[in-house]
Order: sequence, then C-alpha cells, then structure tokens
Amino acid sequence: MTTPADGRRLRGDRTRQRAARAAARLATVQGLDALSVGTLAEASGASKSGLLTVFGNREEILLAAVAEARELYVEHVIAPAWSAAPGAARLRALLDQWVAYLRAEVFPGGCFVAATSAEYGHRTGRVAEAVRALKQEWLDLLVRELTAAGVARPDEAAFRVDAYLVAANTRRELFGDDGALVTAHRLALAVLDEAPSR
Amino acid sequence: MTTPADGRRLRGDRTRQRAARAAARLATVQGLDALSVGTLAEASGASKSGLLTVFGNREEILLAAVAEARELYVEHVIAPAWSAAPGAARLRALLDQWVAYLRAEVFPGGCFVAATSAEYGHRTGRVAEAVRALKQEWLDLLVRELTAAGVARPDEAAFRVDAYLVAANTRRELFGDDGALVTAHRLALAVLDEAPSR
DNA sequence: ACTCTACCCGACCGATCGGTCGTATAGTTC
DNA sequence: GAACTATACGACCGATCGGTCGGGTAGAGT
Repeated sequence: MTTPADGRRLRGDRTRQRAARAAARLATVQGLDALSVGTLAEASGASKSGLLTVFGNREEILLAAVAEARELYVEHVIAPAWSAAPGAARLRALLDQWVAYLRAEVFPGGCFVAATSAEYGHRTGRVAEAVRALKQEWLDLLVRELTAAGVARPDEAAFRVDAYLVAANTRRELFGDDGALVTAHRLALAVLDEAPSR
Repeated sequence: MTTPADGRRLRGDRTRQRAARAAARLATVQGLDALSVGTLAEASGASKSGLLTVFGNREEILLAAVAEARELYVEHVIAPAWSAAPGAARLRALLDQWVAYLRAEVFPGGCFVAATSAEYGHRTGRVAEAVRALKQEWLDLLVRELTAAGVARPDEAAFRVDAYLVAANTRRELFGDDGALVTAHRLALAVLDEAPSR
C-alpha cells in the first residue's frame, strides 16, 4: 500500500489530469476518436511514451477524457445550480449555467456531451459506454428536476429541453449564431412554465 | 470536348458514385473525417490509387460524399414529399418521410446531416463549408414551408422542429430508442398546429 | 543502505496514413 | 492505325499511428 500522500502518485495524477483535460478539450474540436497519442503529447507537454506509461493504452486516455469532461461539466453547470431548490428553481439555474458554460468556452468546441454523443452514437466498446452513461446521466437529471417541478410528462419535457440545448450548441458551433443560445434558453423556460406545480 | 456519352467518363462516374455512396454511408458510422482512402477502397471494391486518380485527393472524396448524401436525402426525404402542397401538408409529408428515411437505414449510422453537422461544427475548409451549406439548406427549407403554413415565428418553429429531429436521431443511435422518433414526430406536428393559417 | 515502485523519456517496431509514379488498358478523336 | 485521354492498378514514398523496450530518476518502504 502507499501512503495517502504518495509523492510519486501525486506527480502522476497531475500528469494524468493535465493530459485528460487537454484530451477532453481537444475532443470537442477534432472529435474524441480522432485524438492521437502523439497530438495529445504535444498539447499536454508530455511525451508519447510517458502518456502511455501512466495511462496504459489509448483507450484509457479516452476514458479519462470522458471522466474529466464530466468533472468539468459538474463544476461549471451542475454544482453552481445545486444550491437552488429542486424543481423549477434549480432548472432555471441549470439553464443559466448551461448557457454560461458554453459562452465561457470551457470546451473550445462547444458542449462535450453533445459532440461525443453524436460521434459515438452507434458504436460499441468502453468509451462508447462511458459516453452513453454521461448522456443518460444528464437526461435523468433533467427528468428528475422536471418531475420535481411538477411538469406534465417529464420524459417528454426533458426530451424537448435537451433537444433545444443540443440544437443551440450545434448552431452556435456551425454558424457562430450566439442567438441560438438565447432562443434555446427561452424555449426551455417555456417548457418549464407550461404546467407549473404551484 | 467529349461526347455526351463518353464510355470512359461513364465508367469513371460509376466508380465515383459507388465510392461516394460507400463514403457517405461509412461517414455516419465512423465519422466523415475518420474515413481513410484505404478503408474506402476496401469498402467500395476499388484500389487506393484508383480512387485517388478519379477523385484527385482525399478532400475531393469527402466533398463527393457530402454531395452524394445530399442526393440521397433529396431522394428519400424531399422528393417524396414534394407532391404535397407547400405549407402544412408538405411539412407533414416531410416529417413522415424523415422518420421513414431513418427507419429505412439509408445511412447505417442515422442522419448524415446530423452526424456531420456535429462533427464539423467549428471547423474550416471546403468540407466544413459543404456540411454547413447542407444544414443551412435544410433549415431554410423548414423556414420556407413553415412560413407557407402560416406558423407564427417561422425561424423559431424551424429551430424547434430541427431540434426534435436531431435529438430523436441521437437517442435512436445512442440508446436504440425508436420511440424517440415517434415523440419527435408528434412534437414537430404540435409546432405545426400551434398557429395554423386556415 | 538497499529494494521496490511509479513516473517519464528516447529509440524503435510493424502497420497504416495520404499521395506519387510508371504502366497497362479501354475508349475517343483524327 | 496513330495519337490522345480517362480510368485503374501495384509498387513505393515519407510521415504518423498505437505500442514496446531499456534505461533513468524520484520518492516510499524496510
């Protein structure tokens, strides 16, 4: 066993996280599967073989990128909204944070979940499963909060909210149309107000 | 000049189309940019160097794939709906055809436009421009028909309809959820009926 | 001190990448 | 039939791919 503060592991963890973050960011620009170990080595300042020794193989790097993206998503979207009361208030905070998260360019290529969900749509394997789980987690969260908000047919409402957000992300990336974010935000709020609980 | 029916060109055109179709189909499965000349050679029955002589370079292959995908989209979605009167009737036909087009697995990895729009979101270059133009063409068509149908705020309505369809495609690919198609179809029809002209 | 472990790198491996070149062939033009 | 053109292929090019290997270093355990 190693001590809770093992200097070697700390060093490795720092390298792993730097690389995972660079990988997650690059993934939104060029595609997660298009990420090569060499490219990531250059982007993260490490060497190719160095990355492979701390991660094992390329698949582990991609998995780490998904995990790191999830961390960033929680940090920038979920956590800031979590202080609000479950239901409508929290949903409004989530929507605000989501728009801010895109504008802040947390990922240079837009929403990580949207990008990878489209890329790994039909695929199999551990990375695809991780992407699937991440998307499912987000959808479940939407359904849960919409239920708490007393919205009718929460599954359908979640489908609509998610659809607006993803479409806005695509339009913004494809056409540089920042207004799509505003539209999606308004449309999502409208879904929320269709059948309020109070 | 060559005669209108040049046997050599006909042969080349046949090869080009077979390759372009295989490329468009493969693109929805593994990503358009992930398509290698060698893979396409194997999939289309031609040789690597053969493909490069008729297309020139890889970029031209990708452009041909986008053009071919557009042809398939017109053939399976647009054309069958075009006999309906502009406006609500044509939109209903388009929605029916779009669902059928996905179910028919015209592309093994779902909607070509949805897949490539997400992949080429922020990129530059001729292929990215072609993808952008294809998406814009579809959005313009939606706006035009929604305007003809007398729907209020046609831009916003088009945004919503497109969002539902893309989200349904993603869910179907990611989770095998065919029901998402039904939901999206119903939601899109609801957009259409919110402010009918007649 | 000695051993062990985790990290990290440069050198190198076979495979594949996009692309070029020379050659062959079928079809067109004259 | 001679000249030319578009298609098509195999052989080959340098570059990059994911991954291995040997060696070196820093920190932990004894």
